[in-house]
Amino acid sequence: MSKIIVIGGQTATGKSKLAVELAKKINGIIINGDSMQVYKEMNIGTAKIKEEGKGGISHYLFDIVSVKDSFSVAEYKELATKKINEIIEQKRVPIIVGGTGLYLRSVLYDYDFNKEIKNDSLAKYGDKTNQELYDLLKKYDLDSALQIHPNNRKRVLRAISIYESSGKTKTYWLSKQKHKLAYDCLFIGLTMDRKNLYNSINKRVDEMFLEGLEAEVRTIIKSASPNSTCLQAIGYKEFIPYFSGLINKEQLVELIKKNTRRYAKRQYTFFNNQFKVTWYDTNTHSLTDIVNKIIIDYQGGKNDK
RNA sequence: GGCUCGGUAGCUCAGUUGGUAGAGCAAAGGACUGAAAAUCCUUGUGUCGCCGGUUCGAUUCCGGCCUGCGCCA
Repeated sequence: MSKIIVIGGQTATGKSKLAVELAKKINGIIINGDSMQVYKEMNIGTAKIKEEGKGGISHYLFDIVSVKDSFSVAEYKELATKKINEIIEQKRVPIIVGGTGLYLRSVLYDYDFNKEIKNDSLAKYGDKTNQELYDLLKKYDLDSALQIHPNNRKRVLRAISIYESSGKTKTYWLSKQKHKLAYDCLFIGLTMDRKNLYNSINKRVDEMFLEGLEAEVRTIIKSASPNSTCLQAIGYKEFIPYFSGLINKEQLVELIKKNTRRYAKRQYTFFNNQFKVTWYDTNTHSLTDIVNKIIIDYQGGKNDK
């Protein structure tokens, strides 16, 4: 089995840069693993790597859709899987880098985004309470219901719609999967201690404003369709109350920083508990140091979970 | 200097007719299979400003002190 490298972890810790340095050393090719960097119009707010930062390394699955389009894990998994297999065929090393845990998991495991399953019968339940929906799900698929909290309306609705569109339960579809890694993966997680991480986040948000975040967001809000997933991105959605005068500039900046900090926390939880990660603190280790350590691991044993 | 109202969790404040306290926000931890930068769950011990007094017992009542806002000089 060919080995692929996954670089995940917290935002603002230097994932993109590490990926480039590593790729240079091991003939790697980079694949995006971030749910927002797929949008070509979103650059500053997603901290997307700039052309001059790429160091001649190929970067795939960045800028592949417009803010006018809808996009989700299902499309991502299909594209990423294809790309990984191509790269492996070329005898090169795929390096997936990004902070979206679900996207990474969906490609690395045999998640099944079956065409039979649709997600578009949800509108009819708009006026139901959470409890009513939950009771309905209990009738359809008790096992799933027991694993979803009644207040988690989004997940309850999805499980309902799986059953209603395919005639089979979510539990059934999950039972068809192997729940094993599809590739031999080396998981790298980047982090920093809380204090430094928060400093890094705050600094980066300030820089985004200096680079012209506000203008970028204005353009995107104009062209994005109202239900586009891109409008839930941190650093973008917070502008909506700002543009309508509900909060001032200072509050806007603080809100973005706060949401980013919380996001970084969730990222740590996800990576640490869903993957067998080797963590590196990018505040106490130099980039070359980390690259060298990864190469030793890469050439050494396997890293399955 | 005088008067008034305050000083309780990191912040804003409730509250205890005397039996050592609780909300919101912040924060921390967790879940995660077609919105995932999304969505959801869990977690509240703090010299109740300081020193005395009354009391079996004071954060609560009384006195003094410190301190903040406001008003008056």
